[in-house]
Amino acid sequence: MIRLQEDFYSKNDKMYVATDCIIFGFDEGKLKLLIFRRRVEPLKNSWSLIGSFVRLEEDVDQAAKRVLTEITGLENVFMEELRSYGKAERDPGFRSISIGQYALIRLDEYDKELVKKHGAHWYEIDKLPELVLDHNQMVEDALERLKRKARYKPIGFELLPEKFTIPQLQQLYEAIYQKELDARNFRKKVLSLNVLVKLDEKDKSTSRRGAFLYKFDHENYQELLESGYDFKIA
Amino acid sequence: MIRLQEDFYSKNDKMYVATDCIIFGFDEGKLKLLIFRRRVEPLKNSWSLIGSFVRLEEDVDQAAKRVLTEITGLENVFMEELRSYGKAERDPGFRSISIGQYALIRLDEYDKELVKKHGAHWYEIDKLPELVLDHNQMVEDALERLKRKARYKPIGFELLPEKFTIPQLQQLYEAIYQKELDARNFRKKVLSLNVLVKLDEKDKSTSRRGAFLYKFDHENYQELLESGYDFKIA
DNA sequence: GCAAAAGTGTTAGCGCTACACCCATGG
DNA sequence: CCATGGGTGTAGCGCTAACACTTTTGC
Repeated sequence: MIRLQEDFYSKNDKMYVATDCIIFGFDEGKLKLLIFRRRVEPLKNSWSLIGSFVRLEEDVDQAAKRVLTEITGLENVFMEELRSYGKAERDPGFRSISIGQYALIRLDEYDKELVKKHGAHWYEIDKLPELVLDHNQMVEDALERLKRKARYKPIGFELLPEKFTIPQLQQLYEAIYQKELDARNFRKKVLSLNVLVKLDEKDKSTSRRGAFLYKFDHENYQELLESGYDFKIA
Repeated sequence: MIRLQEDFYSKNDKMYVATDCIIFGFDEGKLKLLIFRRRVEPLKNSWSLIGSFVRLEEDVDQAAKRVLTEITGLENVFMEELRSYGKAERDPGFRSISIGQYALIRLDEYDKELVKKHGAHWYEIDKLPELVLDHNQMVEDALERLKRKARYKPIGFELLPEKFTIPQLQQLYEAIYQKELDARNFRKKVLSLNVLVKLDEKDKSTSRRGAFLYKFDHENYQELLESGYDFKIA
């Protein structure tokens, strides 16, 4: 881009702007988080979220996407800003602020080799180790946001494979809300929303009988939105 | 604070971090916004939100509070982070990101002289002029947030005087939601929450009969929260 | 034939919405 | 006495939550 020649603001302070990704996944009925060992001083080798400094020529959300792609090989992932972390003393290296971004990824799609190469690991959300700086706070905030948001927006589906069963979906919501749900009421509710398409296929991996697979119907969801929102799960 | 001697991150880019305040008020049955004429180049004299660069030694939210106090004379105002604005090309002066913060203030409390001295003006929310940079977007986002949040948290009360009448409260919610509400249902709902204290005083400024004044009951609200949240207005 | 998960309906209670009239008072 | 805004009750509907049994099938 073209910059004005003079830096009008030069009497003010500059600092580093970082972005950190809170990456959620869902596997074995558990919510999981992708963290890794920090590769730079200070606090080298401590557990940390995955992040990067924002470069002068890139948007903040571009920076977050760049990092996510580097580590998982995925593009077009659901990612949304959580909030900023701007305490003056948050980083012992030098004054920096970080924009937390949370991402939801499908555990059957990411590049496992790439993740391993970066020293990243999946941890169950309630068994996380201590993370550097304010990263545990970021995780806590992200989890709270996920809980609230999953209730009114169909973001939960971002954590499931394209095809999923109703019991899987219920397990996911139970993991997010951290409470058990009634199977009959849950099924009734999600089906009544009219945003699931039943497929002619069954998943037999968890029972002899097998459970029908469904897909999320993006078109019907758009229609639902346009006719005055009403989405709500559990 | 004590900084490490070496700047570990020095191969990365630094930039300006600003914070901009979206300041709401409520008067004459209308939602209003406090804006002013920008005093620095570039875009000097254009309409703008009130903001500041964040200094190396201050927290981002401290910076926002500093600005708010400078302009209104108020402390302890409700203020909350909206989100960050981090597009690479958002500021023609130099690369900067801004953290938007929205604030709710009582129009009977702020320092009118101070506001005038800073060249600030109250505008009705739906009659705003064009603002610099991405500030119109910030206002739009803040209004959306206010609409959503006022429904589940008692933040609306931050816009009213300490003592207010039910019809005033209703007017406020009508201004926020931009739709009319039924007076009987509204009264029933807010009183059923058990977070209002009826006073032995009437406000006679808007009718011959006068309307009873109420206060928000912070203690009862805390109890309500602790016994499993349930707050919801309209 | 049995174990284990998938799938299916009904009822009661609660909260929301819609709706029309009397009350108090100052002028 | 009248104009103006303040204040009150009820009935119907839809959503939610609670709850138990039958179906399928691989072993």
